[in-house]
Amino acid sequence: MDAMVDDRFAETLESGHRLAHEVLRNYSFYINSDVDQRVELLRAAHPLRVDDGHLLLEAGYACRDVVLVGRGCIRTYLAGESGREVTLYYVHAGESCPVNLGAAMMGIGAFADACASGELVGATIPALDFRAIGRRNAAVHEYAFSATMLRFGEVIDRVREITMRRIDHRLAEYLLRKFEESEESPPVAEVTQHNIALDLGTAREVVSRRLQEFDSAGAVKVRRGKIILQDRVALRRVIDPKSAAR
Amino acid sequence: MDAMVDDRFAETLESGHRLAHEVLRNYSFYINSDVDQRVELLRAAHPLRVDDGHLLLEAGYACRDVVLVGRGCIRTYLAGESGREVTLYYVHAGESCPVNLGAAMMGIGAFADACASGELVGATIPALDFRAIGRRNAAVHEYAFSATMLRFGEVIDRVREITMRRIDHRLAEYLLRKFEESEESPPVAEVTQHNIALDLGTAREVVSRRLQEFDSAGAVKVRRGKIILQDRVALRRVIDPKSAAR
DNA sequence: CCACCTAATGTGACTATGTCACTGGGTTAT
DNA sequence: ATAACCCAGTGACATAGTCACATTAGGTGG
Repeated sequence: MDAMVDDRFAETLESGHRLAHEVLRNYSFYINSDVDQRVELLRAAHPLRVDDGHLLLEAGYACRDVVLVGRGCIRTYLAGESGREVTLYYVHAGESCPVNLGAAMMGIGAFADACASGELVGATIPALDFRAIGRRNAAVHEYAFSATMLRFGEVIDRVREITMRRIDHRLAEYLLRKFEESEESPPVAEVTQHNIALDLGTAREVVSRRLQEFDSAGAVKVRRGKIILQDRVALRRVIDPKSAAR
Repeated sequence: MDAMVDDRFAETLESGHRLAHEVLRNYSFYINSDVDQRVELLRAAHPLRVDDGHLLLEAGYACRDVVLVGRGCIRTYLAGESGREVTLYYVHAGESCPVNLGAAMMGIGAFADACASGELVGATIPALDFRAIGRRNAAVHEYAFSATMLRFGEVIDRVREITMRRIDHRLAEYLLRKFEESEESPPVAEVTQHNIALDLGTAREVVSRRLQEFDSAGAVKVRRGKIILQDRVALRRVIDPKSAAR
């Protein structure tokens, strides 16, 4: 279904379904479905809008809906009783969270926690409906499988980082990625040290100390709630002392 | 297909296929397939027999076959350049390794390494054949999805252990599990400290020191290549100082 | 049976990371 | 303004991983 046909399709929808359409159009299985299958998905979907931090999954607890993301993102993480956390991955528009899929579709407890990271707009589809649809729609289970597999790879990469790499390397890489997303110049990463620690699975104090090193090396400036890039090459040098150029 | 019919089915097979049948009968998707689908699977299967330590998957490299386990097991792990390793999971008869499935079916590089742990007898099915079969056989892709999802949960549990739990707790738990498998009395875990370290993702020296603690606490006796259980309750107390009983 | 070899284990010193308790500066709500 | 919080910095300590060796238990060939 090409873009023009897609637009005409959208015009035929009543307002409730149009909202769901806006979310679902981010998903390949929806784009690759024919009109009947789309309508089936739209009918099953319920709008979702929650605030930052809203808990969507809790480790060990079942979950009756599949969540689809339209705007904002979901953070899936492990939480220890001490308050420490490790982020497993972020789920953006058009992506899905296998912990959610697994809990919903297999009726088992979630493997991890998940919450909205920022305001989240999306849709939910009751697990039973999603399963039923998936049985008839190859695009849906193809999607579920490959999405799960790709996240699997992401999580394994996370294990590799946690067990094999030094915290300063991981922090430098984390910052470089944040700076890429920044539109300012010099680039700014607007994130608290506490949140960095949660993402990396370390302690805030550790982040504080490593950042100070980076600061005194002239790589960044550390400010309240943000880090400002000063010298990208110096930061790269943390990760790889030799070929820091690019 | 019940057991008697199953036996009659096996008798109809030529010897090459009978070997594959012995392996495949461990798998639910095979058991749940009809005769035509079974024959299709058998025809695609090639016998596999490799020695302990044989490398089956290498991180980053593609892989053209799906491996099925009949006897022995596969260890999937991450390897660092320093020689340190972390075991992600073991794959036993009737199970499968999503890292293998993913690499084979999605044509991407493997996320991790995998090797035979002990002598391995099984079968391989070329990825292309497996995919083609899966498209027509619901039991196959159902299996691939749920197997992947369950391992996903296992790997996430591994992340939780690595990041949230003390090494002595993890070691005690590891030993208790090994002792469960032992048939001797007192139970004996026949494993080197080096291999324990690879499984837990720590250093051999750390294992050595923690074991000495357990030994002087009277929980176990440490011997060359094996650990002998002395006091199960004492070992449980390492994990949970209070309710060590059961 | 003994000499020798090797894998397995033990050890000390050191580095890296995580924990705990507390300080102090800034922000925000009342 | 002031209390209550959030954010960051700090020292002391605990835990875990690294490195370089020493020691020892078993196996093997003579």
